[in-house]
Amino acid sequence: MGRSPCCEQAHTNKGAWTKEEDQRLIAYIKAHGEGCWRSLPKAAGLLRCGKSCRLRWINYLRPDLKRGNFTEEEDELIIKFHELFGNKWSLIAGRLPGRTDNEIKNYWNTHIKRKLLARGIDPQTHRPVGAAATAPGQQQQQHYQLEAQKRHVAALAAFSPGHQHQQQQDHLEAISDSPEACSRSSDDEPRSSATPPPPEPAPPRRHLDIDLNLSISLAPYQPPEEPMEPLKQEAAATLTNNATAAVCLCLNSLGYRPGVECVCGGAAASAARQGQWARSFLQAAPCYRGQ
DNA sequence: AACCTCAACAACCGCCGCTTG
DNA sequence: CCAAGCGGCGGTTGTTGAGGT
Repeated sequence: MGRSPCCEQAHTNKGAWTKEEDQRLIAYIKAHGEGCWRSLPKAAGLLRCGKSCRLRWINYLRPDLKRGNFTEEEDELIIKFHELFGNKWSLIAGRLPGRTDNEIKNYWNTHIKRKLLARGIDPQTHRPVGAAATAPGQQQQQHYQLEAQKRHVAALAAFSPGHQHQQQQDHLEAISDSPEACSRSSDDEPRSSATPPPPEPAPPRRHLDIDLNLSISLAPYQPPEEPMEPLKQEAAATLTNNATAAVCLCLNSLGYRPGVECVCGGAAASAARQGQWARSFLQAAPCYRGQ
């Protein structure tokens, strides 16, 4: 359906922002706060469209942006989160304080993709490259993709209760239960909830927490020549070792708000220093949301 | 010094979901 | 209930600067 452009294209600047424009935007938001992007440009005396202002603020001018190089820890986090969420850059950015979705997206495309390929890992499936060479391999690849989709949907469901992710989960469970149905599964996770659920009755549901815990452990890098452990084994191992670890992803370890203690207590910070922080990032969200 | 290539990243575009009248 | 508006998101493009020839 046709929609009018968000702003008068003829009367707006495009391209790089000038210092003066930045100052105007910063001053306005400092005085009035964020929001109402459509009317902001006019009110702030800017010849920009609201979207452009929002983007500039969120990606560049916001005071809590970290900027600077990504650390190794952040690299590994991004990889893990991408394995979980797929190209949901905003979700990933939401768990990396001080980083924006645009920044992470760019970093993924320019650095991490290459890094994973160098490791022999497909950046999309997070599985060894070339696993689909043979027919059995193809089946294996489909299995990997399906598992990745399940983790993805489970994670989305965990973060967005109330949406129809449960239906998608049920759908994926149904698919995985019938091998011949594997070939029917689409490559892409549906973006909207328009995909109808399968007519067959839903199989027993898997507990979300189990699935999530499995997927988010920072497993040591495995060289490509060693076949990846099946997800369930990795999950079982993670659960055995860390079943009781409710570690907050307290981001002090990432340099975020240095010296500020997380609401979840000191145990989180010490665990973070020991490299366990990524296991329970779910608990971390409240620690920096709404900064 | 001039030119070319490529990486990095800022910004734009178009679509989608939610909200509102 | 429906259509329009708005904010937000992800994909893509454009620009710039560094490094190589």
